[in-house]
Amino acid sequence: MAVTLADVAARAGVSSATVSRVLNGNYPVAGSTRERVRRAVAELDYVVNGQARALAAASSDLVGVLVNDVADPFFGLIASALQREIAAGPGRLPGDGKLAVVCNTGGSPEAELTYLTLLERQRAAGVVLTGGAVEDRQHTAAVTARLARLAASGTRIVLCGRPPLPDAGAEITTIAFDNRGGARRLTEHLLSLGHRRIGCVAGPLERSTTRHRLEGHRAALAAYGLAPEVAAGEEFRDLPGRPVVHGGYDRSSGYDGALELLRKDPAVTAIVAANDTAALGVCAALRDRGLSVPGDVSVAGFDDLPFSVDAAPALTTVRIPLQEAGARAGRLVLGRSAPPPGAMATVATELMVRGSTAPPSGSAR
Amino acid sequence: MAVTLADVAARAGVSSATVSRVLNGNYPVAGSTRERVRRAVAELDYVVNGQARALAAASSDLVGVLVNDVADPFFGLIASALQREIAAGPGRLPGDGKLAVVCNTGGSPEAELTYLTLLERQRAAGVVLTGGAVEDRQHTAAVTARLARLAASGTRIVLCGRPPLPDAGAEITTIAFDNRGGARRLTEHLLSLGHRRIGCVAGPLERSTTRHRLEGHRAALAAYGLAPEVAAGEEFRDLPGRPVVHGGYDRSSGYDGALELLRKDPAVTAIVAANDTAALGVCAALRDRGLSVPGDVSVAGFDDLPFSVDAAPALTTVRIPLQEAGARAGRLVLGRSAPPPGAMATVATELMVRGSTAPPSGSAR
DNA sequence: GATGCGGAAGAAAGCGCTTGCTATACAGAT
DNA sequence: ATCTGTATAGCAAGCGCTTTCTTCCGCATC
Repeated sequence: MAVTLADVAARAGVSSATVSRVLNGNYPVAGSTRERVRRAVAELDYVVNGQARALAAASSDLVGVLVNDVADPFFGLIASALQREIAAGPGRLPGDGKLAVVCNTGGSPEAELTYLTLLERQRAAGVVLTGGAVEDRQHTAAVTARLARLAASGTRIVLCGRPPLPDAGAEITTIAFDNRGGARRLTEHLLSLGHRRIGCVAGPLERSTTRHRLEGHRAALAAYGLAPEVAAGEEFRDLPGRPVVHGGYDRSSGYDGALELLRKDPAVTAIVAANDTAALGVCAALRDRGLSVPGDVSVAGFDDLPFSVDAAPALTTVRIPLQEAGARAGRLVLGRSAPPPGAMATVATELMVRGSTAPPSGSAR
Repeated sequence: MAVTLADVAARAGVSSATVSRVLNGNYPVAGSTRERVRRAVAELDYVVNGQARALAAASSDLVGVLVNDVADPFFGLIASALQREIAAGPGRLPGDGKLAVVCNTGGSPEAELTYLTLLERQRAAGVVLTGGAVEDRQHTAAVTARLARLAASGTRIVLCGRPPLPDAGAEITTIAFDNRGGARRLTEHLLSLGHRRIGCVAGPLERSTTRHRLEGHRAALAAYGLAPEVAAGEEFRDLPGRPVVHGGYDRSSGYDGALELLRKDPAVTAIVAANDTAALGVCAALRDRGLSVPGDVSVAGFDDLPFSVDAAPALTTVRIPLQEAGARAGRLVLGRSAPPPGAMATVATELMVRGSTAPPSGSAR
């Protein structure tokens, strides 16, 4: 049915080996022959069979991208930039370049492992894991083992927005986000405005991103002498006046979390949310409670997602250069750019002060 | 290096054919043999080579998804639901199920064709084209031809959010969005509020989505006797008091478009934007001009993207069930659900009235 | 005019799997 | 005791490409 190399070869009056060589351009072929083959390819509308090629050459045109949910702008931005980067061939020739296989894990460890198997099955050229890692000893070990295997078989691995995996060998490159630093500067900003009762609607438990942002938050508080310094790894103390609740990175978690926070401490003057999406939920909850932002309560997000600047009021947040990170991950996963020293780069985050934060009102409520 | 079927066969003391049969479960194998093979697979951590399988079985685990930009929530929502749907195997068994290859075309016809070639190369099991089509005779013909070829070679094709391709044979299923109806109801809503000077920051020219939304808009105006009925296919008349400008689906296009609109007719009392993202830009521009929404100018979006409800003020818009559509496209592209009659379904859109639209203020500005 | 050499093309052996066909074995039927 | 039928398992031929090794040809070299 389909046109094969042999058909093209017959038409051009050469062997299939020669056609293959013309197509790949990795072996000298006389100019006239090349022309003849080219013409035959065009006339027959020949399209190579990628699977056959991959099998024979032990190569692959696929790069896997694991995300929590590609509909979440955080991941969408990374995935989009990554896809664009790898699609552009080395010589910017269209038709070279790899295809991105996007996998929604929903944050589930099992799904993560399942997709890694599926990508191993496809003998993917590379795999990029994005977003925070689930911090579970067993799961981390399982993922590390799978990644080590993949790496050993030639698949390039890049972690984007998650902490490095020390036990997996040096083959794994990491692009980490400075969540801790960003969170710290964010909370410092609130403290410097005069806030002291700062609530926290944090992300899911056992997530590296959650932990890092919380650590930054705590460090800022500690620097102001507001909370005892707690040894690393220890549970964050849920202090009166600085309550912490956990939820997801979605709007409704923010909404529910804000209500719970208000129950724990009705006098909070500021709330830092898990991310911008959750922050929108926080704002909505406050509005529904008749509290104004930032008049009664200041609210801060994280990530600086595109919609944040248009929220009401515009969200104070921490910007992460997600697209740059995604593009860089793409270059790294193809080996198109050299890995950073130590196989790990940390991308800086930037505090974006906007309308949703202001000094606390001195008045009682 | 890698473990192959033959290795497993040797370990289990059977032929590779038997191993293949156990793995695929499509041929009777004695229970004891099956057990032995299963054990060997587990002990060797065997993962089948998808490319070899695909080549031999003339099958594929890949489904292509063409989007403008997966970072755009409109496409992200569709792609996400689609991916989730196809990843779940027929028997909900993980490990069955297909992988989604996401391709950002950026709305470029050439990119669209390039990706179709790449997907043909991979012998994709299916391809889903999402979002409005570029309405160019030549390009439509080229795409139609390519899709017909793909369909002929067994690749299932689904169009999601774009008009059907009549000349491509019946193999192509279409899920169309009722953009026209939605736009019409939206403009009717504005008219019924009393608006008569309604500006339009429309999407890109030559895009089916843009055309349909504009047609709905125009139909509503015509029904109010506000614009002459214009024959289909004719250019939309840019009437004084009802100016139309074109741009992209992004925020800055909305911003610039709004400014241009105000230049054309400083007295507009309402603006309908190309979509919600552009609407945010429109609101920002109005704000920067010192105009309040909806006090001075009402603004409406389209799509009901997740952030729209949290905008300031909440956007009146037209809801498209993007996730449902994406999931349905996933089912259709795998042949898991039967195509609708006529190979075409239109999904209804719903007017969402929120705070960004209100009756025009009687006062002069 | 025999020899050697480099450039260009072909023959053919896989890559790792699926699957049609064949072979074997044992049960029941004749 | 022979024949037929029904399970299982194996053989081997591909699937469409890449790539090594060989062959072939023309030309400069001695």
